[in-house]
Amino acid sequence: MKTEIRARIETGEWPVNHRIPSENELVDTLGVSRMTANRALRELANEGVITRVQGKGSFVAPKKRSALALGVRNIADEILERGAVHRMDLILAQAETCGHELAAALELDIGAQSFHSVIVHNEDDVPIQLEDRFVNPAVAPDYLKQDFSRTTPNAFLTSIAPIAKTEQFIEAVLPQPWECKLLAIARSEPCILIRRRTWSQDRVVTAVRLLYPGSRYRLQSNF
Amino acid sequence: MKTEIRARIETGEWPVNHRIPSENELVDTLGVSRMTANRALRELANEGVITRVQGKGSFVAPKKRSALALGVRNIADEILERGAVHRMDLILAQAETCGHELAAALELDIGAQSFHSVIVHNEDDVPIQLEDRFVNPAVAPDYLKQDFSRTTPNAFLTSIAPIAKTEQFIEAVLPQPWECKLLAIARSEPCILIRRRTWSQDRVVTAVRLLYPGSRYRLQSNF
DNA sequence: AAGTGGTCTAGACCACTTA
DNA sequence: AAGTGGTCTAGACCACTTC
Repeated sequence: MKTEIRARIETGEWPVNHRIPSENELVDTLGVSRMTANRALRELANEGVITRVQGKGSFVAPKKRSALALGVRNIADEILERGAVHRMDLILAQAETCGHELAAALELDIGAQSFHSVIVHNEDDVPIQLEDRFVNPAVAPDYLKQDFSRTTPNAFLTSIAPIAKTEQFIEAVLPQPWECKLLAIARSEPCILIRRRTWSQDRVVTAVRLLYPGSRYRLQSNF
Repeated sequence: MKTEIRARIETGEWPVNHRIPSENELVDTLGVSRMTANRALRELANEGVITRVQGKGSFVAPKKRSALALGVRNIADEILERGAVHRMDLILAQAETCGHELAAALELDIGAQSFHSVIVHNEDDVPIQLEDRFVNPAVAPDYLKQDFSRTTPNAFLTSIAPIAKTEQFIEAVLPQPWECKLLAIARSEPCILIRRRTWSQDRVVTAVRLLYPGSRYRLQSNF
């Protein structure tokens, strides 16, 4: 119900400022009760997908501008722009069963399958990002078949599933022992940790932890 | 209804991890229907105020301390929005002579005067941000006369000089000994460091270092 | 078995907008 | 006056957790 409306908006079937069927119309056409239609539209409004005006109707909201310097960038592009050489070391790529936390992060059922990849990104042979990623198989069934020495997970995923929403947290943490090994840093070196989830058409595409050594990387945003 | 529950949580009447009355209990005690109680709890869960587990119950969630990574926000507003108490401790406020680096940062001449303030921002008496700020006297000649127990530097500066441009770097660092003391953290605790400069009408208004303990604060950006 | 949250239906009253 | 969203009640079935 809610996802059907969102799909119509993301596919462009209902363009910006298009008038969305009223709650009563949705009751008739979709065969749901008004409370259900109301809840769906109310939640879409809270997410900023639509705007609602009492007495007038509901309308597709203009897309939020996004991705300043802190947006979702491909680390490979970043490195190449600096004129350096980018190399990926594939540490792990396998299917795994969702535990409690992972299931919640990917919005899947506990016990469902997920794809797990761990990759170290090097800039001029210096480890600069540890990418620990879980992928929703329903969105990217061929994920594990990719050649991760050539295509970044980011590039592959954005090519098959346009990003509709991003949730991102930035923290400062101390690395775990195994992370220190992979990044070739000391245990006492503070790191930037970015935890990011991306959605496409109301499904979680991927949940990723990006770990950067504090001495080798910083985030920049100018506006 | 929703606000009553939120009030009980914010006043500490229901502490973290406290079990919240079930939907049916709220129906009886507050005299609302179950749909209303359900909606209130569902929305509080979406806001991260409570967590819900099917079959078990609803519980007060640990306080989130996160902020938008994009854009310059006033730490005081952030804290107040979370329903906490904001307090500033003024550590230092004086005029200083620009050295080489500072002159470059403020785009002033070496030997020119600048204003320097150091403030610890507390959320519910917990130090959460160390603000080490230099201000261009040409833009804010009255800066040192402000009452920094009432108005934040951010609020004062934005009121007299609208921000035209911002440059911002985000890093992970280990704190200096004197910073550890002011923030009441261990030397090994990684911190988020934001270095920010803002311009108004082509002049640098201020250059500021914002240091957040990694365990108490994270940046958030959704788009 | 009893209690919990997750979800839905059917019906109602209100405030607001448009005509 | 008719249609819109805003909100609420009352009742129901389901999946899950705990005892």
